[in-house]
Amino acid sequence: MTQPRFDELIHAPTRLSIVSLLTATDWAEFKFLRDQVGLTDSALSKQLTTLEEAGYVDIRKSFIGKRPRTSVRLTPHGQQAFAGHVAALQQIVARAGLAVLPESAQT
Amino acid sequence: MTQPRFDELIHAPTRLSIVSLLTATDWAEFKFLRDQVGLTDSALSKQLTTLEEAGYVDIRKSFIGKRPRTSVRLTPHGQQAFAGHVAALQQIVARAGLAVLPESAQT
DNA sequence: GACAGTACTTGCCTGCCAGGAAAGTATGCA
DNA sequence: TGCATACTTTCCTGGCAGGCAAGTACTGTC
Repeated sequence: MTQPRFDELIHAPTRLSIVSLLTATDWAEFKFLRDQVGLTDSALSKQLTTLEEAGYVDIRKSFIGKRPRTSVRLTPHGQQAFAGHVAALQQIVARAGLAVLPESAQT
Repeated sequence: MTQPRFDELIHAPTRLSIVSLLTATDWAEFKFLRDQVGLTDSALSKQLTTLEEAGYVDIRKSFIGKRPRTSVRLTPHGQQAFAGHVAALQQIVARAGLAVLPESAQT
């Protein structure tokens, strides 16, 4: 079972979407990620470096024919961190959940 | 039903914890919040102002005897925003969920 | 009346971090 | 040689968060 652990690195909106995309795609390509999260090349490159330094992703540089291609996937460590973060969020929601009934919850 | 809507204002860690506390407490006192989220008075005051300006909280200043006391609660709008944000997070997790099996998900 | 305390609020400053633009790197192709 | 692809790195800017300290308003004490 994954213990809840709020992960600031993953929590940041752009990285959250990157990581959640990666959990669903195994190896994902640079351009695919860039288009999905709507970042420039440079911004995505930096975020991936950040994630790599945290040990959350593997970055694979391969060649398709003669052109370089960068692919990314979560490491097991990254998967755990994501799962832990999700668990932390669920805990927050659970703690709050009692009152989350928008239209009807007025006192 | 609450439509998913990622809310950057609520997403920020400190405000997320403030808002989630508020969903569970109706009126909450300043000091209670301050201690729960571990902020200084000034930092909390500013966050509450931010939330108030967004229309997410009501701030009530009452007097207990002769001493002022500030209490806060979510507005319906704030409740909706929180619920919408939670729904957005759930969507992200659902999209990702397929592969969130840390130890066993290696290809 | 002066001073201290409570309960915040506001102003000032600092530090971090994100993202864009642009230049750099490496390689291939015309 | 020059242009294109596929990123990476550098530089810069802007925003935002939080701490500290001063301000405000009122009370309580001596």
